[in-house]
Amino acid sequence: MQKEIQTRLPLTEPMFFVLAALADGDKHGWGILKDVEDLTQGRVSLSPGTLYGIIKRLLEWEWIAESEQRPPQRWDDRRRKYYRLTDQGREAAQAEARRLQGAVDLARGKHLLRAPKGGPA
Amino acid sequence: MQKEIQTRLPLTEPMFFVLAALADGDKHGWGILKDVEDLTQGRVSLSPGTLYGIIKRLLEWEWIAESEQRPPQRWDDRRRKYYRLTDQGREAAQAEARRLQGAVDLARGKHLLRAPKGGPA
DNA sequence: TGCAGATATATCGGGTCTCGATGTATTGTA
DNA sequence: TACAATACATCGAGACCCGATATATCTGCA
Repeated sequence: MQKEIQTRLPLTEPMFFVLAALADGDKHGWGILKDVEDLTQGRVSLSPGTLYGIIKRLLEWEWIAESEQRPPQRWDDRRRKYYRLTDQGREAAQAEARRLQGAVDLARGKHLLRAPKGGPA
Repeated sequence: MQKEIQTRLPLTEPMFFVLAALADGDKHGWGILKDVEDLTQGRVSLSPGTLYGIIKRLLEWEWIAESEQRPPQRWDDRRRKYYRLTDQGREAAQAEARRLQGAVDLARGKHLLRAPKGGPA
């Protein structure tokens, strides 16, 4: 199920946010959902169908993998499944981020967006 | 067919590029296609099915309108249909650009992207 | 003039993805 | 023990991209 990352781009918004949520640490499905909501101040709210569909696909693509690490029993919940970003997955997220940056630059060139805080070079 | 812009976001990549292509002047369908290719150094190449599907939808949403202005007869081609961005359409493109900017900022926070040229404030 | 290839618009069907609805099991709490 | 929240999972409807295909018009060239 491995394929060139480029052939999977552009990613959909939910897909990108799931990868971004996993970029700073392993999380379980429901935790990803909450993280994306927090990250976007509630603007992006994944429905369960979207979330678990994405997880399934990301596992097939080997962009994420099930994590064997679990929190101490006291705080664990056996229903949970934890996931971690693979190297492939991180590369994909970075590639998508660069693509998004390109689109933003283009928007600036077309005066659809104000100049960045730093000001013109 | 009018709806809140927010309910149409996020836009797909082809849709966004079509709006961006029209942001600096009226163009006809085929011209939009070529412009998007140039704009993206050939990375994004719309298929006809995508292009005309998008134009149809954008007309329904009133984000673009058929332009009555045509080039002088000498350079005209009666097959062509010219389009212009409506105020609604420009607002939508700007809103999408801001959304993209937000995703880029998020990616930076997760260290998926290097800091901008201007450097940290 | 006649022909070939490029330009230009349009539609169709297959495949992918989001999303809400629905279902089920487990955990925490009153 | 009830009840709500948490957590995972699947299904079908609808939206959209894309390649294939069709048709018409324009341009360059022999």
